[in-house]
Amino acid sequence: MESTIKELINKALRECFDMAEVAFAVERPKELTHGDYATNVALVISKTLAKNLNSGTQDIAATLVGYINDNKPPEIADVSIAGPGFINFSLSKEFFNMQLNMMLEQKNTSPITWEEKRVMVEYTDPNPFKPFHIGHLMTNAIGESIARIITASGGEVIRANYQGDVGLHVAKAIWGIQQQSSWVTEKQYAPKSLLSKNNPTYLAQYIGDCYVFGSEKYDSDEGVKKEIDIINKKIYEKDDDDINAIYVWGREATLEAFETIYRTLGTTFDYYFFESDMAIKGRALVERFFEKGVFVKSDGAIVFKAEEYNPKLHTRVFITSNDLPTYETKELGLTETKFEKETLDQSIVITAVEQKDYMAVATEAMRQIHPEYAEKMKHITHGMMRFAAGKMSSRKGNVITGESLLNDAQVMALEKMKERAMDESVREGAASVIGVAAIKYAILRQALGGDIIYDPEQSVSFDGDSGPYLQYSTTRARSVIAKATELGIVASTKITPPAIYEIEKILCRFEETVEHAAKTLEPHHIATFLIDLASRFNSFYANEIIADPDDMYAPYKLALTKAFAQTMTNGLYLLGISVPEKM
RNA sequence: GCACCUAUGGUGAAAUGGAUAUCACAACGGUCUUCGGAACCGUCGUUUCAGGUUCGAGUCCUGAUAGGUGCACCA
Repeated sequence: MESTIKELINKALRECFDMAEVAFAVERPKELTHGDYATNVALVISKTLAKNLNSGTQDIAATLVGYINDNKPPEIADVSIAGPGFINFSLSKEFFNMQLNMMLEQKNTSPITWEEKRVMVEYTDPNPFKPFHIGHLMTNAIGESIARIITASGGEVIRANYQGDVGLHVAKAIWGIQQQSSWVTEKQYAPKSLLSKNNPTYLAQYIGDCYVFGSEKYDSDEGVKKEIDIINKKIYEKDDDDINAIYVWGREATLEAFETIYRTLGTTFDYYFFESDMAIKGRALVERFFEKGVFVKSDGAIVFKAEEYNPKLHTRVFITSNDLPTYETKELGLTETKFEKETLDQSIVITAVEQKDYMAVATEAMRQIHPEYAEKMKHITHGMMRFAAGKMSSRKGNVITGESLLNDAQVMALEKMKERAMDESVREGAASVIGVAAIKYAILRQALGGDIIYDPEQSVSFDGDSGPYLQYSTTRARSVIAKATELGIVASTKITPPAIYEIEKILCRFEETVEHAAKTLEPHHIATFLIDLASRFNSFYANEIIADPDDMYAPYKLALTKAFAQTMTNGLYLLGISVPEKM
């Protein structure tokens, strides 16, 4: 439709003013009262035309509107001038009727942004031996949504998860386990509620606490620091049986706990990459390109001087003076692995913003090694989840684990549903899905980049701008559909009410909202759209009786309700949120 | 110190350079309790400061102020 209008305006410009090749915009006005499309053509050309024609913006707009009115296609019902000279287009009832029919038949306009593109999306990236904290929850929610949006826009997505199974943090955890320290073993790991009764995260929590203990001692005790550094070296060398045994046991236990969380969150991965493998590959790359002069020795370490290629970057260590590969080196190995395993048009990595500079340096190093890969690397960063006081960190004690956050939200949902008559298993299933929605929506409703202030009160509150509000609106719509069907009403667009409802105008914008989100890789556009859509439906619902067999417009209203429920379900899916049958 | 990011009602957020800056929470007042009230309607109140570009700036540029992140052997 947008291109139709553009063509029409271009024709008008040629006919009325003998102009061609003018850059102007045809956009969706924010206010529905400003029509379905609007253009700033008159404002854009008035400066050059006004002198010659001795007329103002309003006159120019009037001339164009006159021409358009005489030549407009049937989809356009009305054209008018508004404000400082905008031309607003209102589409006809027939147009919306047709759109509604297409939605009911599930015919989507073809997505284009990622068509025929193969994209790997790496996200979540928790580390074995460390707690799965709410930062991982955040990365996961964003990554899953971006993956789904790219798929909806025609792309083929390969999901990857990169987990740090070697490194200093592992040494700290193993040292902590070796101590069997009383403060760790005496801690209670009893499940907090029924929801976590069969949750196998018990061991992971124990190991996480051992890690925190080891980490604190590492910073405060020189002797312990030395012991842990030795363990770190031994992990890479794999020649100490005791350490190997703890390592294998701890790695499996934490990975299994992560799988439990992934199931709750609705994520599956095609590839699991591990730092232990990437370290070997990365080291080989660094050594090869050390000989070519890309990497140099400095203070006993092997470094990459990124500032020589880009003044905004800085030097980073790739192989330590202890001869251990750093995260940077592993990143090189990881990137090469990704491109060797899959033919990719784009490789996207999602992490917290703290990794930004580090990733820029790693990418610059990659540009010297495989420039064709570096071209396709894209790093998307997000802000951090914060407490009211201070930053989330699993290195310190003040960590909120992903499990506990999910658990709190689910308990809250259960509490809200206790009045509803339904089976216990159904209730618990719904509570789980609602809790996930509360957290995911809190993360995805705002633009990436900014921090999210984690407020337990607000995050589990289900009022207004929240995931559960969206789910509730959808289940309520489904419930009316069931009621109407029971009454023998069949959805149809044959008999149309005299006015066009706002809800149908908004529904038509779903596809373009998805494309916008796909282009910018910003899920929050969809979240914003869904809130607007849901609140308009709730208005519609409050003002109109849908399931009324005596109402000649009931089939039309039912059709709208069906389209709404379908669109909400699709939109929520793109946010990684599913809708419970009942709630 | 250098680099990057951020600054929008009391609070949390939205807004491809467009029109009267949108939404939620909170507060206050109502609907109604008849298709599921986790609802609906109304009132209140906002672009950090100083310049600049533009027909038009929350958005772009310059400077200031405030906050955040990163800056070599952690990941």
